[in-house]
Amino acid sequence: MIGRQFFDRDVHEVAVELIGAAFLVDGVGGKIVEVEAYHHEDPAAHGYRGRTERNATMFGPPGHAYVYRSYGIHWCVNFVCEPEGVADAVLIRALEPTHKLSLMRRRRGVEDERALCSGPGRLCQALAITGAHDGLALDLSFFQVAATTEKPEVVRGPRVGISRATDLPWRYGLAGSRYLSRTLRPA
DNA sequence: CACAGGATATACT
DNA sequence: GTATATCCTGTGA
Repeated sequence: MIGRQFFDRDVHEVAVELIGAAFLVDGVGGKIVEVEAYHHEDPAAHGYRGRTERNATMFGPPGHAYVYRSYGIHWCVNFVCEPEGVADAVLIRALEPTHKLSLMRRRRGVEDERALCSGPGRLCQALAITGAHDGLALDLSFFQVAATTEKPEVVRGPRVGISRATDLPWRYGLAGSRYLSRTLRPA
């Protein structure tokens, strides 16, 4: 179990170390295989133009979950990082399912293991993450984030689904994983 | 395999 | 009104 101090660092450092870490909500989840870093000076980041009602959590203390609605349909979850007050966060994009697969299949309505958590909206549905979790601390017993002992090989490339700052290679993935939301080509 | 289109909350023009 | 840190389904190459 990693504590709050894990997130008291630069978003890119945290992003790399999250690859291979376990992420469970109420005992359901898996191994993190894909994330994206969002920095406050980055035009594609929600916090870039200042605080709003929706992104207020990003401006709060590190080690908390920022959950927002995407395209009016899906939920997406971020981990807020240091420094506090500037809105730096890591978007969790994909997991390799390891815990309670049957429950995730029921929630997602699909059988294919690779479709359970391969995408930010998908993994929130599989782990039952909603706006109710926005602002919650990641060291509560409800959320479980545990770092790996091994040192996984991390690939870095351009981010997905944005039109601004597309040249920044701030998407991080576990090399060779079958559970990425889409193939990750090194930038 | 590669698209196009729909669902629809929130923020910006 | 238009765009978006998405996903699913349908069509066609």
